[in-house]
Amino acid sequence: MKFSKDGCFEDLRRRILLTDLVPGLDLDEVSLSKSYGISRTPLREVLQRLAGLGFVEIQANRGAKVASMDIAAMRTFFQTAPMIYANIARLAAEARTEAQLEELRAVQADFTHAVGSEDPSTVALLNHRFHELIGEMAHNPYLMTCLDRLLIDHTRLSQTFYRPSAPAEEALIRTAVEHHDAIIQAIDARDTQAALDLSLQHWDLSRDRIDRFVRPNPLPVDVAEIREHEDAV
Amino acid sequence: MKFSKDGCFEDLRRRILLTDLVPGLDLDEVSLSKSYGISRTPLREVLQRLAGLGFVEIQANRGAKVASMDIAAMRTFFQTAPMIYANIARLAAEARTEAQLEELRAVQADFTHAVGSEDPSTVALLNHRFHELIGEMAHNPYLMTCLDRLLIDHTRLSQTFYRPSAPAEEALIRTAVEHHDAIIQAIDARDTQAALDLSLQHWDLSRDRIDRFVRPNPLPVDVAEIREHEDAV
DNA sequence: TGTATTGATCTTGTGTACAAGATGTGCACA
DNA sequence: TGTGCACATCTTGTACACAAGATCAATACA
Repeated sequence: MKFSKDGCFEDLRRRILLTDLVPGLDLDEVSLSKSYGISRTPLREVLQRLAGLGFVEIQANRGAKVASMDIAAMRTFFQTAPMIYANIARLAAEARTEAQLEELRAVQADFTHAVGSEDPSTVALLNHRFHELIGEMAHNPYLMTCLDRLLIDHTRLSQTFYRPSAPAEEALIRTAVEHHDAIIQAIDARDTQAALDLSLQHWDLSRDRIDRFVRPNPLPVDVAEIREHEDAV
Repeated sequence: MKFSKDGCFEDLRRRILLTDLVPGLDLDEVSLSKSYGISRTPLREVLQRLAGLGFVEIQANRGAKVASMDIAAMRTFFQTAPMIYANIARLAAEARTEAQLEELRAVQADFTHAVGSEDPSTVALLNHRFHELIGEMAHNPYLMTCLDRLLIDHTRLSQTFYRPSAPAEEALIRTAVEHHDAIIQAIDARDTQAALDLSLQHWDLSRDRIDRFVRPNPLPVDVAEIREHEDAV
């Protein structure tokens, strides 16, 4: 397959976010450069860039691997995300431009549509883009680097714990769509407090979704109880 | 001069932090690779790594330049730093290991010594290392990327506004040494609240130092007043 | 005099060959 | 059978040559 350097970058980024390339996976320079139709030199630059953004980790003389995600990292993630998300939302409401708002609305329209068509990959990537855009609005390069890394793991975690079959899942994602709309409104109105509160609410939703998967409701003790639990998990 | 790749990385990092390479400066690959005695390929990798950490910015087809620092960036810096520093300090007090504490004490010893010997570059780099170590203690990779970038600009700003001649300056830096000692104690005692408070106090000191330089006391209106103002700035 | 275009020159980007380091396997020897 | 060493092989790192893009100057033309 013939790719440009940027195309290769985008594709690797995408595959890492969608956990098509799973955390910890070793990346072989030769096979990657062959499959993308570019030579090793530019491929290595792509890997360096991805490393700089936290998508991959480079170990001297041992090549690159997809950024790992262990229990400790997850803990830190849950500890840090709300603070950063909330502050980003607040700053975004202050500093956003009209052009950025337009772009955010466009992404949200695509997102809403994708939720309907049930293409989980597209949903995940557009959700990612939505939150990344809010980060850009905040106009704070320091927090942005932090947000970028949080979003990488957030999107990967969501992928890991996504089961399109569950009806509860669908309800949650529809709530997420509503949250996004409300956040757009708050940012549009430059309502910093609302933006902050809504982002925390949105975070809780996301956290609960993952939490419920990690700690599912216990199986019913009694067979007779099963019918009452069929929507749970 | 013959350098290893890592040596080149360290030297460029150092020169950027000390504003020997000023913000915005264009970096020429050929002359750099010659002066470090490595070829362009590894030099480019060094520049990519530096770009990933925020030391330089890479523009497609136009090479790398030292990360710029304009008024907008400074505003964002002052807005963001206290929040991150305070949270890092709190987490460091929670998560630090004995080995890290030992290293921090060692750096503080060197720092104290350097302050006495009045070598501004060494002082700046050891101060940088001190705060970086506290970041490592916090054990939070998300906040760490943010801290790293804040520290880059912090060290560069301090360099810009450093005048070893001013007696007021000396007093401030001696206070900074005391702050560091107190912070070490708080982290040692796992006293999260104290660590947080002290780091904010330390931040105020640093902010005032820069602030006083940016907005110096106005010159005396009357010649007769000059004697009273000679220590001011 | 001002502006656009062409070409010379300089800088960055890519491909490839080779060097150096890491890994794995088979054999010798206890 | 187990351990260690040497060699083969595979992967990553470096150098260099060439390609492609950017910059700048000189010239032609309005």
